[in-house]
Amino acid sequence: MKTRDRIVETAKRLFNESGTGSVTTNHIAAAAGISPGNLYYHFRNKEDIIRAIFDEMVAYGREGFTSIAFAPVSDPLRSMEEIFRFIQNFNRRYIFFKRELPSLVLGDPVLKERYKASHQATLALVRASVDRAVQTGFLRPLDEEERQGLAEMSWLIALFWINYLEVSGEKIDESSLERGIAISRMLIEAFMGREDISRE
Amino acid sequence: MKTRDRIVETAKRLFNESGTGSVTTNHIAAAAGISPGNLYYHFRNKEDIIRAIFDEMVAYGREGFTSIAFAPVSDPLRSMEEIFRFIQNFNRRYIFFKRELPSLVLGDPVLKERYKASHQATLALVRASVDRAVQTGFLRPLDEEERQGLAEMSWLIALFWINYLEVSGEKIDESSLERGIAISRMLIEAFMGREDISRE
DNA sequence: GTCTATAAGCGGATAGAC
DNA sequence: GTCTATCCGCTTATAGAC
Repeated sequence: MKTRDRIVETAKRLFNESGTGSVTTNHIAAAAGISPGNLYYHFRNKEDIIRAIFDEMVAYGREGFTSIAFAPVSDPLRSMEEIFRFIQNFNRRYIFFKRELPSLVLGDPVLKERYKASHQATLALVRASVDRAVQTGFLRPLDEEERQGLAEMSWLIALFWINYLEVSGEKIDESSLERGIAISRMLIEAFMGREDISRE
Repeated sequence: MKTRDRIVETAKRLFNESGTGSVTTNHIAAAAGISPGNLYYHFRNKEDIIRAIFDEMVAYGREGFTSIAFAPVSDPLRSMEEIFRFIQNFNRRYIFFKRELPSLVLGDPVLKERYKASHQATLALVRASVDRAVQTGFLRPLDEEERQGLAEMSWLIALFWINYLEVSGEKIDESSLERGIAISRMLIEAFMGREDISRE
């Protein structure tokens, strides 16, 4: 494994454990088994390392997310669950980023722009997925505002569920993440067609 | 204004502007117009100041929230909007806390416990409000799991809407906060009674 | 590419005078 | 209660040898 990659991997692990604030470049170098000077040969500073992790994260996320989102859908509800499950594992993998996102983008304009772009791209995917579900009749007819609102709500819950668990003091494990999935399903079901009623 | 209070006020302002990470005790002392030594006479360290702000925040929130939540309700949907509006302004007022909450509770076990307690108390209020709405027939009949899920969804959106706006790169102003209210209303309406259907 | 050594600066925190 | 002075430790970042 190349030194540069080892720095990124090590930094990611340490950041997830203790947060970017308390992890120094010296800690990263020591944990990666290299000298501080060597670290600075590969990166200008800590911010630079964080950006590198971010870029890795975006690439990883785009790949996983689009491959699921564009797969042929037989059961939309199940498909939604799979996407949500992927996002939760994704968030866990880069949890320091989830924890510190507002602060990090606040302090780094470059990161802010990059994040904004990837955020909007993903939201557009969710929105497209909602539109498809309306067209196929899986969801009941929704106007423009409702479709956008549903997309944003789903996305918001997917994004922040792990933070919600953390600040609630709940453990982050299979069962608590499953609760998030159950809640998202509830949301979707509330906007599904009403055949059950119209048959009465 | 007492020195201690001026420290808390100044710290809150600086934290909201720049985050707790880049604001030092020296900055706070300078901005408050006192010496660093004096600051340390009133507080043991920065963590101690953050806890003081937190306690103020909890008191402010409890007061506002319960007074709205227990007011007589004529129009539940409007009442919900008011609560949401209060929470949004509350979040804006202590926005550094919203931004850094996961990190802060991660690094301070005392804060973690205090936050958890206030979080659960508030969630219980939301849950009670949902139960009332079901009993009065404003919401359609929902089972235990659905009521809990709806309470948590509403609470999650109220809590994280401002973070969602920030990481999206959207401005935080009246109109973007109003969008959050519209979305919450959409959520509630999706769980309302179905008189509109049953009349068909 | 990698190391050692170190400069430079800052933040946290305390001692002691007033 | 408040100030000045100061110390310690740590972090960032660079210079220069290998």
